[in-house]
Amino acid sequence: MTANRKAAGADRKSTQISTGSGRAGQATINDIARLAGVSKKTVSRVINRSPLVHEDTRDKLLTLMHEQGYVPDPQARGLAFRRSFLIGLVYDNPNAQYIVNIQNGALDTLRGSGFELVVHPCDSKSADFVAGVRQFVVQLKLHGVILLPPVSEDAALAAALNELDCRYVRIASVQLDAPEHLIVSNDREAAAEVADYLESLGHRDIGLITGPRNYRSTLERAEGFTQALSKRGITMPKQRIEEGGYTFESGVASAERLLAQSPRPTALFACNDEMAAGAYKAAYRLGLKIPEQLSVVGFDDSPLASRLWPPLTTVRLPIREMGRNAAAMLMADPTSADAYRHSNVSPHLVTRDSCQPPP
Amino acid sequence: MTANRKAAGADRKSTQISTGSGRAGQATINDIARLAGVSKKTVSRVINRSPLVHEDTRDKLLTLMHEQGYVPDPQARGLAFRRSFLIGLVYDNPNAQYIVNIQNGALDTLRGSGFELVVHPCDSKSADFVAGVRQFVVQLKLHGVILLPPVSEDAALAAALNELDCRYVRIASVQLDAPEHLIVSNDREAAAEVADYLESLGHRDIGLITGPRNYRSTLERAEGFTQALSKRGITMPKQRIEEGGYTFESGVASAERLLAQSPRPTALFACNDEMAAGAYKAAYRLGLKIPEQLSVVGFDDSPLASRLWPPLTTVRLPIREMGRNAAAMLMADPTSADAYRHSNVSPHLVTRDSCQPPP
DNA sequence: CCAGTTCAGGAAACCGGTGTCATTACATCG
DNA sequence: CGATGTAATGACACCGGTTTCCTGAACTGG
Repeated sequence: MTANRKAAGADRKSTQISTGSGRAGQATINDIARLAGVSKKTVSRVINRSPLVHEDTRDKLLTLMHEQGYVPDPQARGLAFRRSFLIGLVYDNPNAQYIVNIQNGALDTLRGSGFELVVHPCDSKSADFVAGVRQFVVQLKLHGVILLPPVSEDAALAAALNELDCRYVRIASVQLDAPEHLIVSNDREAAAEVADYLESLGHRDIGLITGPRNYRSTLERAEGFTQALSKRGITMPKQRIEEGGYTFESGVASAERLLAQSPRPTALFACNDEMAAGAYKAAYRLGLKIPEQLSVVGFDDSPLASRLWPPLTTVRLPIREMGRNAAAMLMADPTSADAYRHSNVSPHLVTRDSCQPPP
Repeated sequence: MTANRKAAGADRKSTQISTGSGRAGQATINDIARLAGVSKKTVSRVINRSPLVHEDTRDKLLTLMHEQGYVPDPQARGLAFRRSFLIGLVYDNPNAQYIVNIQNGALDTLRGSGFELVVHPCDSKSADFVAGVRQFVVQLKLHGVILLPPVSEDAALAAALNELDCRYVRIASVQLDAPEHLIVSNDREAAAEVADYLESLGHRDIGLITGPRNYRSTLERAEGFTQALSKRGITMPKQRIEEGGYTFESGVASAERLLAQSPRPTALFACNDEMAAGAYKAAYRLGLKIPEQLSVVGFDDSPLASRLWPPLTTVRLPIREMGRNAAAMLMADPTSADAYRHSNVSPHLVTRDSCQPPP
């Protein structure tokens, strides 16, 4: 079937292995070794940066490898190493922007390193979800995995990965693992910033729309917010807090319940932008003008935030940077301390036009 | 360094290879062969569904493999086959929703097949972009790649992939390759549907905001729209057409120019939802009410469409299905006719609240 | 001057699968 | 009945790297 393509002249040293024009004939370690007149082991040493190679030999080989466009085959290398050069990205997340930002960020770091990113969506509510990820890791002999919320918050999964001796980085809003396994965005602090901002505008009666309980971020955001308020002498009565689901529709429903109360809160803090957009809809329906009659703040700075009218004041998470850092942590020498130097990032408030002093 | 883990009793058949509890000791083809008392070649035949194995032998081996939780190592297999079990997803696209939908769709198909999806963002405007993708394909010995617009429309890239003998599927809005390489969404027809809809509401004077020239989709959408209108006796004057850039900001700018004209168009068709959102903003600024004073239609049915107020009438592309089909086409036997049975999908109009008869 | 070290490098086995070709046992045929 | 064919299987090399272990040569130091 496939054409005979045994490397032609074993006796006559040819200048170039492949025709260069494209066809499969990639040079192998054997070609390089033969061309250089050394054993393949020496080439292997150069590839793996072994110090036990004479400088001249190394230079000669590096030049030759470059000339021939030789790159070691990751599959062969992986087979011998009993691992692969793949990193998994495990997610179960409705937020496309988040996922793509993380993966682009991770690839910022990975580009040129010989490592690649394999994506693995999953359903963290299904019973065999841990088994599925485990299989993924074992089968592909992954170098490591990056976990996005909410799977990043799953203790059983982390335990399984530890047992498998698999490197992993959890992206989360709260400290729930050793720092070398963690990228934390300080959601609590950012939510406090929101509280301070609204209070400084003069709002004393604020409605809060939280996220679903299976996200740790929602607790961080909600607590950070209420605690900052109480520090400033404002307590949130129970009926001013609605549990949403991080979805647009839940935002509409929660906001409608909050805005139906009398007196009405003068401002709303939704724990993500989707729900803030829902609050916009509820306000429109009631004929309330934002920001004149109602101030709204979101969280995430999704593209949506600037598309809404009026543009939404929200909290920006440096997501792409988190992706970059996650990959960097997986690539770093785990014994070195700077493996987790970048594990902490800080979100900040982006002020747009959705807030004003209360009427 | 690593513990001695040579399979212990070669004479005494043990019931289980690994301790099962998790550690690396995955069974190999040799373990299976020894346990079954056959040669590894026979096991290999079973793995590859060779018909040259006795039914009894096959059953015995399949049972054993299942008992041992044995799954062939893709790296070893790939090495021997001179290829891999990876599929690349190449994109250069600002639309996160699109990317994630495609990748989730592709993985719907791939799940359980032993194939995995490797993502590869790139910059289609950079000079060495084709070289980059080429390297990606060659190095990973990809089974195939899925190309998203606008890279799917790059002729040089397709040529390179053909030369490399690499399977690929282009996701595009127009017929620009053999059907086994193509998923086409019939954007032209959908745009015509928009035109018919607006005309039927009574609009005779419509503004059009197109996308950037380096996307084929924009041509399809714009032409489909204007041609359908002219079929109904409406011609679009030049000044009613604005070239946007598929971005929110460009939508704002284009819509502002269109709405500054007098008489003002009674409706706007933006070639994607981002720009339609921009049109909303322009209308708000001018104090125009949607849909009472201005009707707006978008394209894509991005999450944004239903978050806007009023909810945006737009065109839904079955993106996840396209992802599923793309993967299916890469997996199908290329000689079989149904390799491209699913290559054609149809978008359809989603009517919401952003359109009304003109005032 | 010679044993002991260190430095460079090589031979062969190995990672876990596949290809090629040979072998065996039986059925079929002239 | 022997020649031939065919189904089922195995032996062995090979894919492109790595590991383990070994060999020489060039330095030490006594």
